[in-house]
Amino acid sequence: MGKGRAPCCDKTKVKRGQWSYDEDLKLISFINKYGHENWRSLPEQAGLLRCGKSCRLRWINYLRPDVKRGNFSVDEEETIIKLHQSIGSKWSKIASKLPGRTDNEIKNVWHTHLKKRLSSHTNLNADDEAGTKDSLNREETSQESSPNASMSFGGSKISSKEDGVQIGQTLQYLEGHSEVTRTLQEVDKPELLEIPFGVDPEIWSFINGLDSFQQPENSLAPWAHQDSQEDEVEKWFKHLETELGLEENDSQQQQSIVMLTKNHRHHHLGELRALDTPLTKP
DNA sequence: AATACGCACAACCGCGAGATC
DNA sequence: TGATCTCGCGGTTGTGCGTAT
Repeated sequence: MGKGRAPCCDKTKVKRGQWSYDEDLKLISFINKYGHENWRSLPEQAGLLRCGKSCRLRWINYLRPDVKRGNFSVDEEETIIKLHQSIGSKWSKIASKLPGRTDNEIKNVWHTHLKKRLSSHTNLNADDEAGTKDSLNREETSQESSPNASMSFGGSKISSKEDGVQIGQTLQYLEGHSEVTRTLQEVDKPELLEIPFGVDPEIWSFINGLDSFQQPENSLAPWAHQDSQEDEVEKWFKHLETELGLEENDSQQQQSIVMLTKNHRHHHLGELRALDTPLTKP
């Protein structure tokens, strides 16, 4: 390569740091519509002031629909330890053995938990039990304390009541963002070639699988009391479409919203909690 | 109540490899 | 064939939050 590395982007012209709600929405909407054939050009096409690498990382580590969030199970931790012993810090290889987990996430877990545990095993000659207990304790605690524990698009674990509540809360959050419609329109660029991007059926199985979608008595979303849970979800979408001006039946945009809804639970929980204005019934 | 500290995790950075021109 | 581009990887940093003092 010889002449030195050209910077991947002009760092004075790109935004850095935490991703905003609006940026996530743009990225998800764009990728849903057009895919991600070229990360370098994607930010410009999607109207994002971000480096392509940053977009890629955000998508892979956080926004991708099949990314599994929440604490690692004991099995997963054991797998990481074993694989690390055999192949070393090949995080992407290890990640490939753990569906839904990203290399970045595994790397973080390794550095924050597993490495310490292993070194304490070595130094203190601790038995296996300690580590197992540690994992179990963390799992137990996480189920109580972590708001997004056990959350997964990948098709399995969906947390219970709180998800339903949070969907309501997230809707409030969305309602507070009038630019949502504009954002969706911005990424709907007719000049771009449409790339087929199938709707992941698991998204809809997730929606249909919201078997604990219940509102508490003092719910922030009183309109959500319905005869059946499916109806609740259906009406939630209808309401969302109405609020966002998406009257037409655009399943891809629905998918984007669902993805964003879930993904932003964690990061914008603080904002969601801050919202205490009751919804108006549609 | 205020401050310091440690932890967890998202995001950034630089590099290597493969693809393309 | 070599220069350039793009992607993906692994290491590191920055920041927010919870806990201890």
